[in-house]
Amino acid sequence: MPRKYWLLKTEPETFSFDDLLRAPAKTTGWDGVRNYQARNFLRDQMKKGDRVLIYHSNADPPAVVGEAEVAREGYPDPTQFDRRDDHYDPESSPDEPRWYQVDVKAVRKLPTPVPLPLIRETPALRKMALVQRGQRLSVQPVTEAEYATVVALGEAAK
DNA sequence: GCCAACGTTGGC
DNA sequence: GCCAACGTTGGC
Repeated sequence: MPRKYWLLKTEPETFSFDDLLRAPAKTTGWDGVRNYQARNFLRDQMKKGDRVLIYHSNADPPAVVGEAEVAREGYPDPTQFDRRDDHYDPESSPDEPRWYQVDVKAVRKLPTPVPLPLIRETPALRKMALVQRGQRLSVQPVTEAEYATVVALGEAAK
């Protein structure tokens, strides 16, 4: 199975790429995803070693800021069972968990962030899920070519 | 803060 | 099973 490529959204005020760099082993459980399509990607498709673009949403500007990799494949998101957690789901049970997460490990921060407007105006990225109208999925597949293009933009001098 | 787009819920 | 109402996402 060849390595696949993904984009994960996060709000930097909640959890930023710098937070990931500071985490133990630069790794965190990507919890809190509560969308079935995204859940299916996390549970079924994301494999150890897959590469991940980390995207800051609700930021100024919104931007891809770093690279990461899947460090552990899909397993039940523990926050769904925690009554005190914002992501608690009373209708899920450990026997039949509804929500899944992967572990994500930082690879590196990009030398320069790749802002959303630049992604929009780059012809090679026109088909990225991120720039499709109304796209809100927080876990998105990315092609190898798109991944390489975004990383190249992040390496270009300002 | 606004609001368009989308997903989910629940009445019927 | 339809669809209106509601809540959320996320750019601007």
